[in-house]
Amino acid sequence: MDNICDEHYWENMLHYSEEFDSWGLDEPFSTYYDSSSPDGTQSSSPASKNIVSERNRRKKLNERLFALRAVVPNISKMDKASIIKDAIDYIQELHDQERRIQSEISELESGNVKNNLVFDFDREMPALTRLKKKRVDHNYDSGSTRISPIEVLELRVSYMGEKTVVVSLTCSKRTDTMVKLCQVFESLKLRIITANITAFSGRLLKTVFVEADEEEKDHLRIKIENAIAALNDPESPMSI
Amino acid sequence: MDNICDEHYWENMLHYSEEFDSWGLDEPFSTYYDSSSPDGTQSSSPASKNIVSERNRRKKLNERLFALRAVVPNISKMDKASIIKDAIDYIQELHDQERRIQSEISELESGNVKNNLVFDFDREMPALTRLKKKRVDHNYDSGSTRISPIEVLELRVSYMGEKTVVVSLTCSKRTDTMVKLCQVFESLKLRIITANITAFSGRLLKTVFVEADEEEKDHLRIKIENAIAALNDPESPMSI
DNA sequence: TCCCACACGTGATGC
DNA sequence: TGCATCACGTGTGGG
Repeated sequence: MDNICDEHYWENMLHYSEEFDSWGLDEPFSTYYDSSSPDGTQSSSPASKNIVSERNRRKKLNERLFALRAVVPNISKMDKASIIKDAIDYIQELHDQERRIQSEISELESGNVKNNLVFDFDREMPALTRLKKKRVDHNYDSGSTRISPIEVLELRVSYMGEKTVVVSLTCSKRTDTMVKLCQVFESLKLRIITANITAFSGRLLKTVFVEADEEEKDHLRIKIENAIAALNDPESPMSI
Repeated sequence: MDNICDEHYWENMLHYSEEFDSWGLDEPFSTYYDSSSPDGTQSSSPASKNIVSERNRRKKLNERLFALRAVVPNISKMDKASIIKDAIDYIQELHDQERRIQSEISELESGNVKNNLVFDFDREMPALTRLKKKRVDHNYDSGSTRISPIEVLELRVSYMGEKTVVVSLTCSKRTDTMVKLCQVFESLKLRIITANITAFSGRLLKTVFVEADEEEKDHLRIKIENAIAALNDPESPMSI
């Protein structure tokens, strides 16, 4: 009967959006178990002192694991092992991407900086494409506005406390992308505290502070994803 | 007496340099425990079946953790929690690096395509983000780019509680101003919770949430002012 | 029914 | 000595 939580553990731990890092070497008490047993016996027990210590250790490890899951995109399974595995794959993927882009940079700045003013866009694309899956639509527009769906590069939905959920969305800066993003978030009828869009180095970064509880976090994320998908696909059954 | 290994565990696990990946969903037996107890009783035990299963699960998790440690450089402590934490930091570091390199690519790209005068957002970005040395070749730009120092219109540094200091900075939107602002805040090595830049009607508004105590507020303000001044003045004793 | 993934308490080991 | 980390066996709940 003392084995409550169990599965609620992960749901309860959803409060940790980012890692606070405040407890790297600080006091081992953030929301942690105090050294008081629920039966009244304080930490005077020689053996029960270890219990709470072990409990805190487990909790710490789970928090770390959850924080790791937070920084890795495209996490499907919530398995502990799967989380670590996805993190490994993601790091290697970033390594490859970095190497590729680095070589491309050196090629660009050494070779054809001066010569071809008509920039060959195709030569840069292999590095800029987000590798991975997701059919890469090749309708990049060179001047003329064409169908340019929202290409989401990253979507983070995290709870910051104080009934505030922060939505951080990064996508490629294409024609009308900013307008579409506004449409998406308007359609969701959220309690927006403040919103913001930043254009930076070919990307659009939208940050929205939404008034919501932590339980709505995942649901909100799915709603956003669906809204974007619906807007990208003109054939989908829009509900709005 | 059944608790052999323990510390030798990690040394024994050093055999895993890369990840095998062969057992993603395959048979749960690679070098794993078979379902035969050392005392002769096979897996017929109803409860002892769970024991070996749990053993394999733990072993798998440890292997994953070790593989994660393998792809992350600069691992000091072998702690399970520390390994995960280092991995998190490393991923975030890679994220920053990727963003920096991306902006550099767009810089090289914008050096070649400048004939199209699309929306003015594009013009904000032709920037250099030095990653090491390498002063960028001169701006053979179309005259509009000049030395344009950061013109600060307003700087507010206020404490919000919860160890959070909010920096709100408004300045004129000039060429490279956004990049310079990023450089300023990067050079300060702050514990940035979230940052944001908005371009609006000829102005740039940057909001940064910094993890800091209330006492550091004034000092932080001075640091920001100095960093901006140093970046505006090419004659200053610049480090980096 | 079993299987899977988990949290828990416990004893051991090292600093 | 206490304090940290760890592997282990066990019970539990969901699929």
